[in-house]
Amino acid sequence: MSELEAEYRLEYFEEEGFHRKQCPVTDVYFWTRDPDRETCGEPPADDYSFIDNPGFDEEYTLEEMREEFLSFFEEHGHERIEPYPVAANRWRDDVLLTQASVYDFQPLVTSGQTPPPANPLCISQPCIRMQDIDNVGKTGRHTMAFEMMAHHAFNAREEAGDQYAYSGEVYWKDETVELCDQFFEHMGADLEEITYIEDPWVGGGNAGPAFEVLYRGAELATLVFMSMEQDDEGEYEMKDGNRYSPMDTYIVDTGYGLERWTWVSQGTPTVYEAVYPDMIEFLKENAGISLSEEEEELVHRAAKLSGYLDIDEIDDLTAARAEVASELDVDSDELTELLHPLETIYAIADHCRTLAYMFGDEIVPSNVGTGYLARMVLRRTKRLVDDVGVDAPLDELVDMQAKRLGYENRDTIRDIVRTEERKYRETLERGRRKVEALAAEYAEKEEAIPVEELIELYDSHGIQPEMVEEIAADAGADVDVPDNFYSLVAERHGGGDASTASTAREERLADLPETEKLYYDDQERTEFEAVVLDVIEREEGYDVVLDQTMFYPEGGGQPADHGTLSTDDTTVQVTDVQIRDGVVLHRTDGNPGKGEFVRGQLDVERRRRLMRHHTATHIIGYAARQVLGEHVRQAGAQKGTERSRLDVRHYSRITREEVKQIELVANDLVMQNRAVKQNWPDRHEAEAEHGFDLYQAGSRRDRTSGRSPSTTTCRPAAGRTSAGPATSARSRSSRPSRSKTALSGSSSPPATPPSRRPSAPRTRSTTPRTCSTSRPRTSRRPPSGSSPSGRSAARRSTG
RNA sequence: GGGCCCGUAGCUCAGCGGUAGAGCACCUCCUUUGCAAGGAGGACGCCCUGGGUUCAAAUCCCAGCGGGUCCA
Repeated sequence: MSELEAEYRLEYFEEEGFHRKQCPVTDVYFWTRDPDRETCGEPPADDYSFIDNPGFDEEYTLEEMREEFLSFFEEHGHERIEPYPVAANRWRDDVLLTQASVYDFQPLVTSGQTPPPANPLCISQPCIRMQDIDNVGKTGRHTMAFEMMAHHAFNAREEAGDQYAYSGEVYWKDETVELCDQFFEHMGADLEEITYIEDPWVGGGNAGPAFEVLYRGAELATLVFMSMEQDDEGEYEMKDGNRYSPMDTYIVDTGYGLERWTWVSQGTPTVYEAVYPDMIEFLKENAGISLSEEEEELVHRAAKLSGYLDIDEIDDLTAARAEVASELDVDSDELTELLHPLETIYAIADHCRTLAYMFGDEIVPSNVGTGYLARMVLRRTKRLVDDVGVDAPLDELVDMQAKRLGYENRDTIRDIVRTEERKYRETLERGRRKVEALAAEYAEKEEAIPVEELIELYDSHGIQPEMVEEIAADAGADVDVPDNFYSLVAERHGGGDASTASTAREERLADLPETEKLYYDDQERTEFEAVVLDVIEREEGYDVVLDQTMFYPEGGGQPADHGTLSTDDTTVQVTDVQIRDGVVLHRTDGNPGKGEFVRGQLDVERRRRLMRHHTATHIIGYAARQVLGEHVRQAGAQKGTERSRLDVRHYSRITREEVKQIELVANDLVMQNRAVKQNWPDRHEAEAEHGFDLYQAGSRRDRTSGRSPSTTTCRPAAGRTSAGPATSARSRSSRPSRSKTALSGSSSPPATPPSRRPSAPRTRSTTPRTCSTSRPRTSRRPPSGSSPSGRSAARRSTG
């Protein structure tokens, strides 16, 4: 880490007369203007000194603080960017939720493959961090939902030329720290009190020097200078034990916690009171919590002390509570009794905001992915609400937050919450009946309910062992819950060890170059010529690898093309096509011969049918969105030549009437006979125009080319535009999603099968792409060509 | 994305190779002035769908659809 020391010696620090010191409490190195300062400013070295002593000139609400930050940076040369959804898995597949503003620009912008929407830019990005869920409400400062205000600058080294989507330096460390200082000054902070702690940052394969910016005991900003990538030969060893070397791109990644800044401006005992004053008030009243002046005072003092409980020592929370109690000279249990309802209320407010973000950004509760997380948060919230005796309906509470956050799909949000609440209630009832039956059975046998049953109840039916104990007690049955219950459950899941032993066939594939995919270039072509690079014998038939192919492999629920490969001597049937790491495998009934020159011929009729079904599924998806709401997304699809199926995510069962309505809208669209176009815009342009629906369909972009495996899209531009704002990124301003498409008076259109849709001329606005048969897999370079601005990054996932 | 559980009468569920059962609800009658009343009788099932195994499938196997749940 000390290797980075030079990285922190900024000219700006020099000019401003900063001193570098080491904290005697935490051992970290930090920079300060105050020559007499000894400690770094971070708890436990320093206390929260802003409580009852606000750190800025004025008090700010959440909304005011956000605006203050954004307009300040706008005035200092940054372009304001609309926030991205909290569901980060809508544009990247390595994470579920947005946890930082930089998530918006990973991995394509940070790697230089595609340009940022603006440079430099500022943003206030809603984020959700589930990892602190147990701390929420208790520590006075943890929230699950928060906004990360940030300014970012994307730089590329001059030597790198123009091989990245941006070039040159916008600004780097000195300017970043200066901007940070200026913003503090603008807010009326005392610059003497600010400390910049050296804290190298590592994450997601990247690293760089970073500062934590402390003011009055609160960490108010983190300034990260992302400039290195993991490299075993690298010259820097970072705290994760890996080695890193400098990258060609280097990025200013800052984070200013909106809630913390608001809190410090108000100096309230907890962050929640500063951020959700109205809701806290409402909840207190509703739950009938009213404190005497004396109690109020006590709570106030206790909150100040619990403000710096160590976040990492959750186990010690009760011990810490006891310590606080003794410091206040009150009974520990009494204090807990007093604080517990308040903590619950804080958590409810925070969780409701989390839910508002999730449902507002069109996450639909389910058993997978972000939907599962949303479900867990909702159930937890429901338990808290019942626990503390708030009798307002949950959908109303979530709506309070949704309203404040400015979402316009609030009716849908409420509908989702009510539906989920009902399902949860049903699950609990079902569980109760099941446990009662089981308890009666074992009570009769005079045996304890075995652990196996408990695991089954929890794993398959969601019934906590505590609940089993409770119900069983009433039925007179015994239960023994082992201490390691949850690890027993985990064990049950852990069984499958994926065989990592790569087969000889896979090794052979690894040596082959990626197949050039001609099907992206011209969908009308049905014949091509290629060289047989390898032929791998299978149990039945062969896998033929070519240098290039028109054969479209199975993927995204679409079956593979069929056809033939012919040499002068022989013709083999292609009956299946698969893709492995960019290598296309043609399953054939015969061996065309390695090194042979072959002509490929597609089964044209089959291809046409598949294309029509492909387009048709998009039409259905669009229609479903019109009828059911903007939150509707494709969950999966199975296309065929005779029939196709589209699965969509929705929060309740689709009724017969809704299906009918979807058919009407879809058929109407078909009858309009629109053109299907294909183009390859820059990523942010595509997002701006179409929103994050771009990435739905669950189809992964082709890993190596960065392009989508599909080539058509049936999002008729006019249809989208007329349907209101298209971008989900702006769903905060989108219309209520329940509206149905009004069909003009025409009597129900004839049920034209989508496959009869006349094949519209397909145009491409992109310039021809130069081909290279062996594009290096790890290259960050965009493919060379006349459109170097990251065309490859435009991931038009429509499969 | 993976694991597991479940689709049987209107509802809740049992049955788990040999022609479909219980409780509640429903209908009829009797009894009874009650808090989920008591008695007698009765009606109600493509046992989710499609394949397979079998002399025989609600039951076993495979696939699909639907619902639930846990985990990442």
